[in-house]
Amino acid sequence: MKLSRYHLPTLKEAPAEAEVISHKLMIRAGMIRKLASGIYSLLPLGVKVVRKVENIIREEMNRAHAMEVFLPSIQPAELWKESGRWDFYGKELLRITDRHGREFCYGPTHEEVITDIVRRDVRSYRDLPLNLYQIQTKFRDEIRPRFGVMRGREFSMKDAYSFDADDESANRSYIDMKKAYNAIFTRMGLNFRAVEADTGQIGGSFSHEFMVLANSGEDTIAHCDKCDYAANVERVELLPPKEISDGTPLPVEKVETPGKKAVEDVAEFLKLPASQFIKTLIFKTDTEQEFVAVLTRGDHEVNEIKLSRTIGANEIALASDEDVEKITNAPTGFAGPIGLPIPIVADNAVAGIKNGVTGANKKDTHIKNVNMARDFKNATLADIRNAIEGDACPRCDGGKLTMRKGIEVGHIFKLGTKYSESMNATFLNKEGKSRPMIMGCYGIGVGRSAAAAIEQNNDENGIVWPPAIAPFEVIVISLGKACDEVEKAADGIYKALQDSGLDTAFDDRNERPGMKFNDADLIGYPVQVIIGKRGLAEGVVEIKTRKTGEKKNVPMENTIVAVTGILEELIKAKKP
RNA sequence: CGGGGCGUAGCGCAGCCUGGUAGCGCGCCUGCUUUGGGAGCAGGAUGCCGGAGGUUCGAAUCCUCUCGCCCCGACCA
Repeated sequence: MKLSRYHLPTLKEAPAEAEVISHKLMIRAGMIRKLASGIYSLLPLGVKVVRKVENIIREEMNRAHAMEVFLPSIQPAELWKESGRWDFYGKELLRITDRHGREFCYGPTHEEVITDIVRRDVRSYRDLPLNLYQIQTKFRDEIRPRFGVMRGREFSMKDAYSFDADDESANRSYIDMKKAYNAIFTRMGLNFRAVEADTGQIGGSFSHEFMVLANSGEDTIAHCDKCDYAANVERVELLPPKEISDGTPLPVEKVETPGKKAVEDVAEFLKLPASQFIKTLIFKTDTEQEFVAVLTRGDHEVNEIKLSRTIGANEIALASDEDVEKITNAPTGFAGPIGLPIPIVADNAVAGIKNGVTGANKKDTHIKNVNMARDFKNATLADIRNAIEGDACPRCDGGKLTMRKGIEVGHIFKLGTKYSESMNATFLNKEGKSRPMIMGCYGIGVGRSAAAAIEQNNDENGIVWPPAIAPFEVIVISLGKACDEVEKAADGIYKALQDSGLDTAFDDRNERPGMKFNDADLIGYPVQVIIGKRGLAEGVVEIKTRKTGEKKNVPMENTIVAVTGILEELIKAKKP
C-alpha cells in the first residue's frame, strides 16, 4: 500500500479527552475517530489491525470446530422476555421501538438469538455437539464509557456458543475453547493470564477471564505465589480466618471520637491499626428486608457481587445518608452492629477480630473492645469482601495472593441449561427423552484486544505492534523525491517485499524524512526499511527494528531475507 | 445517577475574573529555498466563542436554562 494514496491522518498531539495511552495512540496514529461518547469510527489503519485480530480468531475458532454465522444486531423483545432478561438486563440494554410500536433491542450479546436458531433445527443428540460463532457489533449502553475502544458502548465482539448433550461433553467444549483462546492470544503476541471469574449477568456455573496484564487495566487479578491459582479479585473465594476470636474479651467501652468518621481517621485518632476496626455499611437492597447492615474489617472492602449472592438480592446500593441516619440514629460514619434493627451480614474476617472498634450508632462516638461472639451474635457470617494482597490462597497451603492489573479481553462461560431451559432448546437423547442442551458461551473483545496490545506494547515514540496484528508487517521509507533514483529503488524493494508475501506499506509521500520517521515510529510497523541517497550509492538499505530501535545496513538484494528474519525473531521472542 | 471540570479555527490552548477590533502554537493553502528524525522565509484561508433566552448602548466574557464531552464514584464484558 502506497501511503501517498492512503488515508492516514496522524496527529502530533492527542485530543484532551484521551486518557489512557492506547486511546491516545490510536487517535494519533489515525486508527480511530470518535463519533459520540463510546462510539468510534475505524479509519483504514484501524480496520487493518482489526481484520488481523479477527482472522487469527477465525482460524483458531475454525480449528476448534466452531462454525461462523452472522446474527442480526437488532433483536425482538419477545426473545428477551422469553429468557427473562428483558426485565433483568437493566438500562444497559438499548431498547428500540419500530414504527409499529414493536419493541426491539440492539443486541448486547446473542444467547437468545443463537438459542432460538439452534432450538429450531437441532432435534437429536446426533446433531450435538455444536459450536457456532460470529463477529458482530454489539451495543451496551454503559453508564460511563471511557478509554476509547477499550470500553466503548458500541464494540465489536467475537461470540461463540456451544451446545452439548451431556455435562461431560459440555466440559470438553469448554476446555477446547479455553485452548483456542490460549492459542489466539498467544498468536496475537499478548502477555495474558486466564483467571477464574464471576459469571455476572450472563449467568452460568463457572467461567474464566482472559486478562492482558497491564497497569492501566480496570480489573484486578489475584494470583498465588505458590501455586498456579489465579482469579479476578471479585471472584476469589476467601477462606475464613483460622483463628476465631475466643481469647478474653475486654469490657465494652465507649470513646468520644468527635468528627472522626472514616476508618483511617478514627484509626489514627485512637492509634489502632485499621484491621482492628469493624466497618459497618448500610445497603439498600431489592429483597424483602430492604436494608441490610454489612460488616467488614476496617482494611477490607465489600464485594457487592458476593454480597448480592449471599443475601439473594438482584440490586444493591449503599443506603442514602437519610436512610442511614434513620436506621442508626446517628449521622453516617458512626454506624455499628450493636443494637441495629436490621439484619446484619458480617464478612468471615470479622469473626477473627478481638476487641475491635465499631461505631456506637451515636454522633461522635465509637465503641472499643467489641467481639462478635459476645456482642452481636445475630450476624450472619459469609465471604463478602474483595481479596487483598497477602490473603491466603484458597487452593494451596501456605500460598499468599498477590495482585496485578489486567484488561479483560476474553471471557468464557459454562452456561449450563439456563437459556436452553427458559427457551426450550431441547433434544432427544439416546433413550428418546427430551433434554435441555447444555450451553457455553465464549466472547472476545476484538477492538479491546487491539487496544490492550497497544497498552502492552508502546514507548515514548508510539506503538510497537506485535507483528501478527500490526497493520503492516514492514514499511519501506523512501527518502527520495517523486520519480528520482532513490524513490525508484524504494519502489522496487516495496514490490519485492510485497511479492514475497509480506504485508508491506510504502511511504512514498513527498514529505520530509523526519516526518516519515516519526510517523513510522508512531504507527509502529515492526520493521522499517529505509532507502536514502547515501545507502543507494553503496547498494545498501537501512533496516530498523521498531521494538529495539536497532538499525543495520543490509545489501539491497538481501532485504527480504533480513526483514523476514527480524519478523521471525520478534514472534519467537514473544513466546514464553 | 451523585461529585468535579471543560465546550473559543482541523488539533492543543489563551482571552472570561474586571463586558468594548477574537488571539497564540501546530496543522492547512500558495510561492521560493530545503530534504537522514515533525524545516526556513514570504504570503494566505479558516470561527454562529456548543445552543436558547436574559441583563446591557454593547456579551466569548455577567445571569438562567439547555445540549455535548471528559474525569472521580457507583455499575459493567
